[in-house]
Amino acid sequence: MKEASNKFVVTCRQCSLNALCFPYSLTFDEMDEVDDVVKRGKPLQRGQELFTTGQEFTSLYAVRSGAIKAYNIDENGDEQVIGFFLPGEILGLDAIDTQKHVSSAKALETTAICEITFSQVQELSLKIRNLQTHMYRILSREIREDQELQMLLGKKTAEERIGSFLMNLSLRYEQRSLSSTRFRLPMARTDIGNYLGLAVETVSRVFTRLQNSKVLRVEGKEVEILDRNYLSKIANNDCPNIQSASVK
Amino acid sequence: MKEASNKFVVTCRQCSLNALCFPYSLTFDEMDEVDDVVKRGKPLQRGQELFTTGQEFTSLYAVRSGAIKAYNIDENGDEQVIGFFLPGEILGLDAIDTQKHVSSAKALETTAICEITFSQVQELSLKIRNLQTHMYRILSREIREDQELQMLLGKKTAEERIGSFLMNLSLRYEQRSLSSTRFRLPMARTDIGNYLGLAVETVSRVFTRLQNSKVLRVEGKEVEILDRNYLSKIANNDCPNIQSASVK
DNA sequence: CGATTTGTTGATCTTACTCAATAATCGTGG
DNA sequence: CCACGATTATTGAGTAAGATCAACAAATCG
Repeated sequence: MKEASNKFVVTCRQCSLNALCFPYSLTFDEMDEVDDVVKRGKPLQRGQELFTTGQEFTSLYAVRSGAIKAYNIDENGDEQVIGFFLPGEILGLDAIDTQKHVSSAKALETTAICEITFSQVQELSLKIRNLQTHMYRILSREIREDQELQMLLGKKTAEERIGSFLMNLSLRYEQRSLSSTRFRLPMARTDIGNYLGLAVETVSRVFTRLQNSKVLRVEGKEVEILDRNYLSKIANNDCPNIQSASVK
Repeated sequence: MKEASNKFVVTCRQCSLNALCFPYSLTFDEMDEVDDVVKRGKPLQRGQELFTTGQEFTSLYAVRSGAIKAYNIDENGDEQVIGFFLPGEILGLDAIDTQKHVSSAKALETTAICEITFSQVQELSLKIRNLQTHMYRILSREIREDQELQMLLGKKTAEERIGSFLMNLSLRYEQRSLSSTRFRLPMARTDIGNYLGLAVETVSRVFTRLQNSKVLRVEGKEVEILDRNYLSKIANNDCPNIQSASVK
């Protein structure tokens, strides 16, 4: 059985390595225990929903490939983008408390997902001390990152917001060993604006401006960062320590 | 010994009841176990710091009485208010991941605090299943609330922000069985503005406007909500479920 | 390949910011 | 207890940054 599901275990270890276990250390045996309860679902197609607001919460999800947008619909019917999830990142943490999802999640492109039921996380994290520590850290990290976004939304100009957003993406890709200077934005301009509290038109204009001043090269959704220094300069204000957790 | 520290245990049970244990259920024995490791520190004077950015993280803190402001100083030396903590609320959750405080916390008035070292939380929550569940929920709840603030900062007008802020305070006081319509703002107008991404002057003007339209009665830091309906109407957009976790 | 969605650019308008002056409140020490 | 200076809050006038409206261009999709 172990043999038969080998490929599954290996790929999902990769997933938990990135999402559930990275950057903290579990033993291989512990990792196996986690991997055994991680399910790999069928990929989501672009536009397909992973869960919606109000739906019962049962599981946490880790993005394996692709990208997810988390959002809410307010009573005017307007969408409010809450965040984007890239490979290695975990969704659903905001629903643990209420046991109902308080946001919806939709694939921005074809996306592969790992699922782990939260009750299994609870069971395992009582047995595996490192996993409990790890979960606390993951949750804490999410809080810290949300607070950084709050600071951004509270204070910054349009250019600073876009700069921070791009630097943030750049760092996240870098962490996953992808290019930090050339990547594809998985989300629409509308989503970026919505997320950053800006009108679409403003997003467009700032992109154009940054392109003219040779900070970026933008071609549709493809972005190349030419002057990372400048971007980092307008982005900072926040992130006393972007480099996140030191291990242990 | 148990007798001698009785008063301590009782008052701190009250604290954990509100903060660490509310609204989920621990048995009385479990509560005793938690209470035994909760320390009640000396009260902070107005302006005194509980911890500062960069400082080593060891403990979570629960506000017993008074109010705490969490903030950051950016490299321009500007302050960025991240949040306010009222009686029964917990600070320090954002530092679990990095093991260093990523924000500073300062008393807005004379404030009594409970402290519990995080390593003790970790130990206890391996033994007490309900405490682990409770910690996950507290962390999750913080994430949800931060996301609600993000939505507020991303979209709303000055009036909507102030309205949401006041409704939020009102609900938090209500939860602690205090008046939801008449309370004292523990923070300065500057702090409110800073927190909501508004200039002080704008805060002042909105207060005046809301007072003129008979929605509020404002007298310095004392606020009375006259038209809670209107406030709730301009505040909503957010909070699919303000009433938080259902028990169990 | 045409239709629909998504992105860009321009012109105008609005909201909230900035600067400045005044008023009220707070805290301290005489 | 009151007077003083210092901080904090309010109000007004002018300005700027970004929103809105509108037209057009480009990309995506069946």
